[in-house]
Amino acid sequence: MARLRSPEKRKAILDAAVQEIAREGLSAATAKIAERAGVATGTLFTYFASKEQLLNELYLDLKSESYAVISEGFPHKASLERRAWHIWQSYLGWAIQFPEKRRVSVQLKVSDVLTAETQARALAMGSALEPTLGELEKRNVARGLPAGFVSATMSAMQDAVTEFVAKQPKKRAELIERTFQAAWRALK
Amino acid sequence: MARLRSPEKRKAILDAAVQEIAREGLSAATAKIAERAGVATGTLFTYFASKEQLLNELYLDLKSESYAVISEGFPHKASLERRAWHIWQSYLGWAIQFPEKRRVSVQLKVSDVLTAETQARALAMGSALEPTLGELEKRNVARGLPAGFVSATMSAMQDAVTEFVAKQPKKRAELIERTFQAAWRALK
Amino acid sequence: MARLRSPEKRKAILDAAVQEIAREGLSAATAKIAERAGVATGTLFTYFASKEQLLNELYLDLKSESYAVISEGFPHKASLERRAWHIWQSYLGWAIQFPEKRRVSVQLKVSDVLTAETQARALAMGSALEPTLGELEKRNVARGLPAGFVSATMSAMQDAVTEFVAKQPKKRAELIERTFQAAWRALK
Amino acid sequence: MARLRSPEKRKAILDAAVQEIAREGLSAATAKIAERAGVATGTLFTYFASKEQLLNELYLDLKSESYAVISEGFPHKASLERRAWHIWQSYLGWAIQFPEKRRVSVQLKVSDVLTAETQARALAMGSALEPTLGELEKRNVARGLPAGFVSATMSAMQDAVTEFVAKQPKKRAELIERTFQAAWRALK
DNA sequence: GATGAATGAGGTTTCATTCAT
DNA sequence: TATGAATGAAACCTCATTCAT
Repeated sequence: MARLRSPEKRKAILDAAVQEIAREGLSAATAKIAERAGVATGTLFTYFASKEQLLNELYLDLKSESYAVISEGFPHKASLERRAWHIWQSYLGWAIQFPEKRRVSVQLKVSDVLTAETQARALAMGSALEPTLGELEKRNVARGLPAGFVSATMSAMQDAVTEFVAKQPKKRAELIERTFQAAWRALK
Repeated sequence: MARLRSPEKRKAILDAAVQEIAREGLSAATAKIAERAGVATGTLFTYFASKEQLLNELYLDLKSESYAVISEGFPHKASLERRAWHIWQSYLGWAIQFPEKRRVSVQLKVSDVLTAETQARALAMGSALEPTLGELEKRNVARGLPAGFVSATMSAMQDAVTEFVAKQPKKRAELIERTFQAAWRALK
Repeated sequence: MARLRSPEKRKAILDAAVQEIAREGLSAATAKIAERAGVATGTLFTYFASKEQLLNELYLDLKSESYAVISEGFPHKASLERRAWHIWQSYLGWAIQFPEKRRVSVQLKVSDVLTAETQARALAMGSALEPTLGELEKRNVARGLPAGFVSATMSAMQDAVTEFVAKQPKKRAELIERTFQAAWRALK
Repeated sequence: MARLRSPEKRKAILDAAVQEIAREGLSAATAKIAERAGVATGTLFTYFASKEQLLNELYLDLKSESYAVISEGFPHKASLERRAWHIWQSYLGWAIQFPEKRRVSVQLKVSDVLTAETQARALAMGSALEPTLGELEKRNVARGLPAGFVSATMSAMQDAVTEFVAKQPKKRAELIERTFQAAWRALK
């Protein structure tokens, strides 16, 4: 597998995978993904050695994308609460804008196709947020909560929020704010 | 009279399904499930019309089991906090004792095999907890949080907790308690 | 398999087989036939040793029934044409009244489930018509047509007629008569 | 470019289907058909979306083939009797030369796998014979016989003839001729 | 005799992956 | 590199038949 000619094709395949998996679940057929991406079945395997690999790379891509959104305009010097709020609100913005992406991301996380390496790399991607999360963690560790619990809880609550915003899109802004307050009460 | 359909066999199939799905994901083969349950491939289909139905009934069974655990010894007349604590601690007890069951339950919930009816019935099962959750909801609705958000959040946080307890079983009791305090801060 | 208690049950199974095969083809499931007959799956096999046997007996029953209809009121002493006409008209009456029976009979004949013995016995049943058909055959054999061709042709033409009457039930009487005239021209 | 779907392989599958169905009936296994055709089980499904479709296309192919035989050297300008004779004799030639093909064709026709569209298309294929059959029909319609009865009768009689020629191959030529005379008497 | 759950071989179809073109 | 036909293991499910009750 030499350097790939066309990053566009790779992107097209990953995008198609999201759509197809959102529709059909993780058992979506590679042939259908390829078709939706506008490439031949065989071509998919020149970009990804196997379906498993495709799924792993897809997960990293989705994580990377959501982290990129959070990183954009991140107020590194603001107060802890302001920074936490930024994370909360920008992640939810992404999750609400691309419901299929979030849904597929969750499905992949819960499934058993993600290798240990993939999980480690996904974790590492969050390093930009580390100072913020680190500070929060520290306070909570002091309270007897385990390291990592903050992210896990935020993430879990965000999933819940996303579900609700999908049902009441008009209350979007309000929901994001009120739920942040709840999360903040829990973790600050 | 011929042999009667035995509840034991049904149970054996559901148990086998949990194990097999925990190991292989939702694409676990019906033949393997049957084998593990000690019945013939065809027998599985006299108890469940299709794999999809097996999965739906499995989900309801798991939900039913976890609700039964919560209901046991529920302190109907205690304070709201005491009641919330009972739910928190008894559910986590179940989730930690049967990690595969919880894992499979989550996988099913996130997947797309659950019919609308199954989801509705699962929801209805929680009615015993209603007074407690209802009280909590009311307070939170007043704050602009949507109805159902309490359960969703608790459930999401519990998933996070379970993950951590699995990694540090010795801190089990402490983790359950501290995380409850966090959840309580968020939702009371 | 001792003497069977209930000829009614046997009849019910055969009737159910006709309906089910008319609907589903020869691959109709024995379980469905039993269900439609109002007996248990196992019971079917106390009346017929195997599905193949059920099918063979069904064929003989259908033949027997249609021959019985023809034999009723057969004008043994009438002219050859009158006798041929009786056969033509009474058989078509049955075929039109019970389209499923005729259809299933045809399907069985064309299939490969009928044993040599069954075919021989079906042929033997027609013995009552022998004098009439024999006379017709004789004339035709003299013309270089093979023995048996008369029955085969009549039967083939009757199948065609039945099809057409089904589509134009109002012209029933006229069609039966005109087609007899055509058949008679061919074979007299 | 990848390999192109080869008409030879399609043909091989259809041929194999004829042999296998002649032997086993319509329940012949697709796997066996594929094996006999010298392709993998899966390959069959790249040429035919389902067994049902295979069966429908097979029927059309068989009809097409027999019509092609009839069309070859058709004496468009000869007398009605000469043209009818051509149809009679060339069809029977084909049916006798390929008994399995005829047998399978009949089984398909009687079965319930043929879609309405397939039946319509099969009918449309006979359009080349229309002038001839049309003339015959006209005469018979005048006599009160329904349109389409001529073809149906000829077809039904031909099936009977084929059966007899199979048993007495030596009398082939004579049987074909004598039976034509009988048919002609009936329909002219 | 009647019942219907149990059996497991066998059916059709899907699908990740390969490879000739 | 791109293509998509070819592959065949493996999936889900059916069903004739058996047999405990």
